[in-house]
Amino acid sequence: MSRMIDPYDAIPKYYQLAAILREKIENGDWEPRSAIPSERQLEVLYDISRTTIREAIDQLVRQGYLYREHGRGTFVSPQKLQKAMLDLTSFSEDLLRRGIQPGQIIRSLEWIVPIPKILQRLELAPATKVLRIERIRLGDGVPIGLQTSFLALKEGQEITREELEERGSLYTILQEKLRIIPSEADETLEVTLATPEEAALLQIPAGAPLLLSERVLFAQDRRPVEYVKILYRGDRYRYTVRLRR
Amino acid sequence: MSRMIDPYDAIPKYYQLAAILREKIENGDWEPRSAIPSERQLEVLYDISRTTIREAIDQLVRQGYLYREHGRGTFVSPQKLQKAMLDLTSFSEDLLRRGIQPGQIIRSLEWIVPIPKILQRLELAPATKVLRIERIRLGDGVPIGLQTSFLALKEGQEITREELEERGSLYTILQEKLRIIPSEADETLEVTLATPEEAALLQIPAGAPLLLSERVLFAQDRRPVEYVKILYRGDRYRYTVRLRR
DNA sequence: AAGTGGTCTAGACCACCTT
DNA sequence: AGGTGGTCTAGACCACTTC
Repeated sequence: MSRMIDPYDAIPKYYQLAAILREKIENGDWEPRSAIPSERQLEVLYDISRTTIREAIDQLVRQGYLYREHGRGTFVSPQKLQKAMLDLTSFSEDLLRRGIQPGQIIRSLEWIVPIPKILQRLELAPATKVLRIERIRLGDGVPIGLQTSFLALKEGQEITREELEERGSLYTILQEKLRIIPSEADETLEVTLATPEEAALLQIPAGAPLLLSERVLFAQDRRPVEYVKILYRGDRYRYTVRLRR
Repeated sequence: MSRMIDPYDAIPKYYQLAAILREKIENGDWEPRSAIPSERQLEVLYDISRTTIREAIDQLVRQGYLYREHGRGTFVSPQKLQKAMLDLTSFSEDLLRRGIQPGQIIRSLEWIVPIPKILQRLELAPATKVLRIERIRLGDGVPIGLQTSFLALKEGQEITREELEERGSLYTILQEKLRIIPSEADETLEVTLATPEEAALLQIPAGAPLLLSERVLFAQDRRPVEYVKILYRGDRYRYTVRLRR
């Protein structure tokens, strides 16, 4: 028997169990499409009540590791590669997942009053100041996108150029320094053509096609935190999502 | 008091309760960011055990209607409009949600052996036949996309031109006739330029920028069902997603 | 008939927040 | 101290699938 559950651990049992099961799936201990032990069997194996076992399995079903069939059993999803693909990712996470080294050039970082459209998306009163960060995003050293973020921060919350240069990822700073946990985002994508300035920054010809992404990021309590606009080079970027019903 | 729970109903109690709470939220009976009754209060109000109540609330939290704060309470999400935005949608659903009348011109519908790349994405053996459907998609009568679907159907499963013309939506036929329930999809988006043929079909100039979407659709048991490629007119289409952590 | 997942109960104790 | 959500138990009965 592999790892067991520690009832005195501060980590919830359903979470410990989910981790154990996930490991078995990722290790390939269980074949894709094969049945895992039934809930009653797991009760005995791990000395946990069925409710708790179901909570662990629910989690893995939602994450796409398992699927259930009523009256038949619970089965391993054929996951292929990519496994733990997160849905909402930062630019840096996104590139790292594809094996590309993320980089950035910070063009500006200052408090400004943005245009009304952006204040509205951030649910802020007119003339409120927000932190604007303009960056050129690099993949393996080559420019692939122009990113402009507008952050709705509270009094006393601050992000400095040094922090951003050091950490690289805005999401890391939001979470670890400001305790703002991104939980959801609305994103739109469309096609545009590069203006001469954009073309120069991205090192492409003017008029080249770009992928324009606009995203509003929400914290756990659904407060909008960030409005971010990214212009991607059409020839070097492909956007991927996993959609669920 | 509004609707109550019917314990003899075949519909599960947690589901009935979720429907009641969702209705109150959508009606605006509860203000955004205000606390709903505590779980112990709901136990008394609806004569349901707390476990069942938590299951109903869990569902609404996942759907974005409510959020919890440990030690404080459960609160209504400021939902604004758009409410029940589904993540995985068919072309028709997608347009209807935006208030646009979907339409289609079926250019062809036949069984063919597709290129190896597509067989691979559908996890089929070499030389397997699939059903290819080529359509021009219309929004309020105007062409906005060229769609080519490749369907991995089992022996005896068939979709006819008449059905598709009548129902309009492929997803409806999959669900209601073939009992295949779409549950997840992987999608990639990128920018391309229109070839002369594509330009003619979409009634735009050759070389105009297009949004190219490729999607693999999976059923509940993670079997790939459809590979679909859509070319959208860059000037008439905007892609939107809601992302979650 | 036996085994599986789906729903539900009536408790319990803990961690966290407010007063 | 008292209320809230978070975790957990040891049962129960039902619906569905397989033999």
